[in-house]
Amino acid sequence: MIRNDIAEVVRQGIAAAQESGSLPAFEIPTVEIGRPKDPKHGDYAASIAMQLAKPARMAPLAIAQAITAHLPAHPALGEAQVLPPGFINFRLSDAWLAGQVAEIEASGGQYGDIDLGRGRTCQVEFISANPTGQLHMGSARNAVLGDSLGNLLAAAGWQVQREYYVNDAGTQTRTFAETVLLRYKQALGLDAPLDKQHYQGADVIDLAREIVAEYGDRFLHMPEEEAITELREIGLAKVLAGIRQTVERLRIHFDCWYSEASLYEPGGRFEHVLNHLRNINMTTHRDGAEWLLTSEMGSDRDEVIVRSTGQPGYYASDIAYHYDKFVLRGFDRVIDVWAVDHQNQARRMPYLMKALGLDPQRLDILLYDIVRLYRDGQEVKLSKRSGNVITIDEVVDEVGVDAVRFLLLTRSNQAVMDFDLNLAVAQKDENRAFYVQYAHARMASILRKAAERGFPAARWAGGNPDLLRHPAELTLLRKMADLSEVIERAVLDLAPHNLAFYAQDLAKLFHAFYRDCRVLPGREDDGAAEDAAAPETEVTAELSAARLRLVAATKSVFARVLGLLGVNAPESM
RNA sequence: GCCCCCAUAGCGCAGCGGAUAGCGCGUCUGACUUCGGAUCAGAAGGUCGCAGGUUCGAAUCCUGCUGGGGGUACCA
Repeated sequence: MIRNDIAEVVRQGIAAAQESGSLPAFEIPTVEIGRPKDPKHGDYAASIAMQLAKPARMAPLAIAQAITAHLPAHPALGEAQVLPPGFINFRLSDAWLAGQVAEIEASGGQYGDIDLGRGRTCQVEFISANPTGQLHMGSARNAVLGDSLGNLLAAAGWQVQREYYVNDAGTQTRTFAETVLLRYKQALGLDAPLDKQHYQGADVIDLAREIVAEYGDRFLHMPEEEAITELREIGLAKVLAGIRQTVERLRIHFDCWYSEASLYEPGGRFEHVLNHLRNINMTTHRDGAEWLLTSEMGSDRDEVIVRSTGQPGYYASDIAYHYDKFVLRGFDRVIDVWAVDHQNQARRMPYLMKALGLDPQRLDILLYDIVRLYRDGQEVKLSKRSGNVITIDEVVDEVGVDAVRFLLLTRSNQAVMDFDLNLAVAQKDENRAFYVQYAHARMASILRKAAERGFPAARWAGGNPDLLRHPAELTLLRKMADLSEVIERAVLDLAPHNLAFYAQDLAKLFHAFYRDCRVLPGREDDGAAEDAAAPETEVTAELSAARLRLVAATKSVFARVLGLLGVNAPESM
């Protein structure tokens, strides 16, 4: 990453200045390189001179000048500029920027990739919604965040595994199974009213009808408990199949669907972990329950691991599941994607990790805020149990996968997201995804047109990128050179939205290039105005070839960025 | 009560302790005989919730306050 190069150049400059006596001796702090907002200030800036004023006991401006006089040369950089109150500004050289065209071509579609992960494994666990109903819009944000984060981690050198944790244990599935049985009876014409706690949604009615069609009335002729047990399996499997379809529609692929219930099988992971914790004296008995001694790990309280009823406590699954992830499966790192209503649970996870003898740093929780749905200005409250649900499928039917994915990535994780289901409003926002895709389609169109006019890739592939010196060309190249920094930011902050905003910026710069720089030779030049500020109307064959290479390179960067977002990069629209 | 998050242009939102705080929508004015007008250019629009503090420098960090959202069980 060029920014790291610059930091090193500055560090060497300081050291050299110290050696020559221009700067006094002091320990050189980490050199931070920033990005000036004003292009007049160059591409990168070091503010180190201001920070050194105190240790060096010199005026910042004098320090900056001393450093600058001793900077080693770097092929990507022009001459550094010192500006008050003490900034050292760097500008990327035009030649280096033009050289990025070849870099992009040579990257094999991986331009911007970095190596933070260094091949280590990282599991991203996301969605993990209860399999007691279709995926609704509340899970959509989770789905898109987790998947895009997975893409970004892979681009950052991590070996990524995507996992869906199927919550098929506990009271929710029991309630669900009871609901299935009641609806099943109703489907067979019996009077079987639902209680308040049961799932009121119509999807269970359909489910029950399916079961009647497949299995007939056999569940009426067995003890109720037995029927519930069987219907639980059948119902969960059917719901899960539907969830898998929705997930596929969102273009998400899970490497593993992990069953919570499997933790509790006899001799399973839960027993294993519980025994382990007992052996290391991390549990104690109190008030008839068995507690995990997280207070000894710095928590303000212990957590129940086995309730006085003998049932596993709330955190039992988390304990066994994360033990499985880190110890048994050996992931170097795990990221759980959770909605903000799990914040308390998230805060307790580090203590669970410590109790398990694991480094809490290996676990990150990506907490994101809720999606609030509106229709005609009124908030629509979602609740699976009340049956008031807006499914992902419904919304995808209306606005499409690309718009849904893109839109959900245009907010920072902590921001509450208002999603208006009114089609007119949705289309306005949907436009943001189209805007970026349009840029890609336009590039594809230019390349097609070039071939149609007898200028196929074979004829421009040898074009000379050094001819790219127009400000619009260089600005576009500058932005593309930023990609690795954007990926780094997104990965370090677990914040994929950075990439969505980057995509829009890049699209804007491409459109500006398109406006200012003619790529293909005009059909004919009938002597248009020679206003220097006006867009070019004529272009030489050599320049055209260079620009076609730039367009093709830009197109591949767009495809990369859209791919990381999980959005299609269309050849035409 | 205690804890977490949020507050930036009319609306929706970006903004990594740096230089003149940005983007989209909306509003107003412009741009198609030539590569896709689903586009582009320009204009108007701001006490960055309030008050202190730290710093050479604060929308950004700290404290307090106001307003909004969420969390605080042997439940999931």
